[in-house]
Amino acid sequence: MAGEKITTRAQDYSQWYLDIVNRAGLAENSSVRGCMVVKPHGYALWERMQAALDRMFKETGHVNAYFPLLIPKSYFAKEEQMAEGFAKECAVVTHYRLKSVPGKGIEVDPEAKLEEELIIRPTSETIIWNTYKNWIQSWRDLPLLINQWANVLRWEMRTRLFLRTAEFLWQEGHTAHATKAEAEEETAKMLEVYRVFAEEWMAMPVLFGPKSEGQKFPGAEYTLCIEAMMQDKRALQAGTSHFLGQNFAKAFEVMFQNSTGQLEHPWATSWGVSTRLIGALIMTHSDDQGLIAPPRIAPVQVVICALGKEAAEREASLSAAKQLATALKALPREEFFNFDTIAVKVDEDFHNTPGYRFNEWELKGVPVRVEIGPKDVAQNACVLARRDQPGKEGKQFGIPLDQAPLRIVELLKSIQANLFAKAKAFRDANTHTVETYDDFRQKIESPGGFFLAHWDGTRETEDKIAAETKATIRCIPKNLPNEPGVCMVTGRPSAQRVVFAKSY
RNA sequence: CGGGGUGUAGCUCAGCCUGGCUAGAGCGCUUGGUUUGGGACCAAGAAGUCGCAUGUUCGAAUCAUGUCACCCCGACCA
Repeated sequence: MAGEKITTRAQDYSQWYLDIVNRAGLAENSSVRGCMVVKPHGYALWERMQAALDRMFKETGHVNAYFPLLIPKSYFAKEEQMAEGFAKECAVVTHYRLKSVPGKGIEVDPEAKLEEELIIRPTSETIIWNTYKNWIQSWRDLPLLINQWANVLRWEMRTRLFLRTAEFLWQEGHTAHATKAEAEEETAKMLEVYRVFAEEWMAMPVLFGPKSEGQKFPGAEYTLCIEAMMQDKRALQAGTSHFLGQNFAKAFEVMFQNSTGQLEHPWATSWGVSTRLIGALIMTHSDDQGLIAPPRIAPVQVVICALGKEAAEREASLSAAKQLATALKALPREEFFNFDTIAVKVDEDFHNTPGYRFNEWELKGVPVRVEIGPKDVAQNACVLARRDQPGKEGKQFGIPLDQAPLRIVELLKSIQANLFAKAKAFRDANTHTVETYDDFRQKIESPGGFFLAHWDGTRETEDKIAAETKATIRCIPKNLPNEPGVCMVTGRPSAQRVVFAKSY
């Protein structure tokens, strides 16, 4: 509520991001290091994402369950790559009781030391596969398609609200399959769910494909990802889907009897997206006036501002506003809105000036604002303002009230499409093809962006490039032109171009 | 974890270098009034353990040491 304008992107990009998080009321830092408080408007964004994703998971045959927050240390150690990958960021529970010490306050009771230490989940593969051991006996138990919505904790050194916090919210899918082919198909299918969600719901264009060896999930055979470009041209990993092979089945001795009576290890996948998506949403669409939420994700899709000076004017505006809200809510539910009614809010805050109220709603990212004042009431009309075109340019005047509901729905759809098109045009304009390492090294600094380059497929070359340029391989894209060539660094053969970028 | 910076009212900050009476401003908040189509105005008012701890001193927001948190840059990072 304080102050007026937020920092512009040109002035200071990361301050702009923090200003939006703050002024749009999305989240704040808590008194606990690295852990954020997600505020109502930020949480509402997450709920919209959850609703759309959960529906998609159910449609692809998955069910939800819940597994414990605490994992015995020994489970965690069973899968070597994973233990190694996460060891440095695990919080450990060592005691189960406090005691009051006169004069010193509350202390950990040394008598209450746990026999086996517990770690707070950084991800749940181990506890889940330890459980699957009891659930899977026959090929008839497969596939097992489970998802959980949960919090996880990774002790990050440096945190940024939503993008990297110690505790965050996510969903993690964990599936078990009878055959390798089926598990691989699942891995690809869920990546596709994420792609559709990112592009059609969040209006965020993504590249997709496998990660390089060096960037994959610890414990996975390979990792598929969706990767988006933020407005500062840096890459953000927005979702991952892992083919885990039989690694966890072997580590936890999970076996099933196939239809010919033989014992086999099942094949596994896991896949997740997190509250990081809220950061992605902000940095994909927002502008110097504040947040821009794509209509399908916006917690408030339409705000109707009733305006007026005299009590009678206010009453008339408010009454028209409420009628319009009712008409909007009465529209048939449709897929575009995830079969919800349109989320409408009537703003009757007459204490603040119209300008103040318009700016506040723009800060919060509401896609469509309707203004109804005395001039509109007089002609039984209203003004429509679209958030993706701030100021007067984005306004349509004199829309008859009886036509407004359908015009608003059209507008929401148009904004959704426009945001995607804008973001895609930006990404495409900042995606470059480079042939030589010299050219790459120069252009990664300026102008920056995504670079399509040939790479020999080795870890050494990848590490060398990362060390020298700070750019990493974001993904080996499956939705971009694909041709063989020679590695820009070593000159060795390369099957296809990969995407290099600086990333979050 | 390394380098740098900052912690004073809900927010942004001044005061600190050079210690001194009762700690200030703007915004926000409360009350009353006037206002209202792109961030209104007047008046009155409430609000601060000066991040925390210890030390130096007759006296500490101010000096010293420690500690915690946050921000920026690195390192690290499904």
